[in-house]
Amino acid sequence: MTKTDSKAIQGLAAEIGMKRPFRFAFEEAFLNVVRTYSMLATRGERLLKAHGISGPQYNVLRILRGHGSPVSIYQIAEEMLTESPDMPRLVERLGAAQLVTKTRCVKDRRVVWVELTKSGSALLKKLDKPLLELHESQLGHMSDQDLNQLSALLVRARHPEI
Amino acid sequence: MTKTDSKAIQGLAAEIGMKRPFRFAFEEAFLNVVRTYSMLATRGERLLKAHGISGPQYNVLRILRGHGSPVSIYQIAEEMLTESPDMPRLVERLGAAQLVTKTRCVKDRRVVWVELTKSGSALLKKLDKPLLELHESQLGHMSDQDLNQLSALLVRARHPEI
DNA sequence: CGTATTTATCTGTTGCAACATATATTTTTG
DNA sequence: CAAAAATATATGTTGCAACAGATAAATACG
Repeated sequence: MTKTDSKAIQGLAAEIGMKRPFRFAFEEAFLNVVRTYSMLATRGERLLKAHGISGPQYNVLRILRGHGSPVSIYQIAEEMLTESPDMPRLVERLGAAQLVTKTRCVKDRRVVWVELTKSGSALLKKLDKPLLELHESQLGHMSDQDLNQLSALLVRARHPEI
Repeated sequence: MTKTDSKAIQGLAAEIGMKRPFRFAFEEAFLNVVRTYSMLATRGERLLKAHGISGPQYNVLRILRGHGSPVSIYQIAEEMLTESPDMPRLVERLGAAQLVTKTRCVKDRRVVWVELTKSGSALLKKLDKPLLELHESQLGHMSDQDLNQLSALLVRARHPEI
């Protein structure tokens, strides 16, 4: 048989040079998540790096801003978008860059309170617009209905119980 | 105002402790992609690491198996699911682990042909079932229809022109 | 009230990732 | 055919990520 497969190779399979379609829908969905993440995140990481911070570091700063008050290292680790087993050192580096301060809690001396500095807030503020514009340039071609549906499907993908 | 916001905090916003809903659907979709990627990929990476390889290294081995014949380092980099600017060293490490061989092309001496060894093929074969089972355990609770719709939306997210 | 357990953070080590830059070979161009 | 451009890979350096294990403080338990 020299004829090509009757089922056309398209979507992800075509992008990464696959020779045959996927056997299982969950395989294809998994790889689509990975590839989409990679394509969307790469440009954001570069934007952040141009301002001297990494993606996880930006995530920490966002968490601190969201709370508006000191947050423990442990709590920060809980709220991270991507889990990061090295939070003490991550916070340490943000401290060295003068973006956060660390204060040992007096009531429970195991705990360290982390707080944004003025320059940390200023950096976040400076990044807000370019990041929002980047995301819009990457996903703004889709309708809100499609985006909401995508979000809903991803939430369900993460939660087998729902 | 001490009353809580009328719009309930749910989905991703609740997972990462956000205090208010997202303003833009594309922001929420972006963060959902990141978080879903993180949750799905972490366990796969651990499974691979237990067998001595990283995610990108596994990706290279898969590409080589897909072709069934030698592939240049450049071509491998092209087909990677997540881009990786350090392909020569990545392949070098796979060579050190006896999973691939490198051969300098005689017709074009810039090119290096990379090929799976027997032990590379054997490792892939050993990983097939556990990885498929892992993916099924992570996404098997969704119907094929939902998974296909998720894939379709992710493909469109990556391709503004479509 | 002392011991065990849990909680929260810290430290040591290893290896990979990312970026820039360099080298070698082939192709293009005038 | 020589010089310039493009292509394919290699290397130097820096810093972060991941895992294991250690430490210190608070809580639970008999």
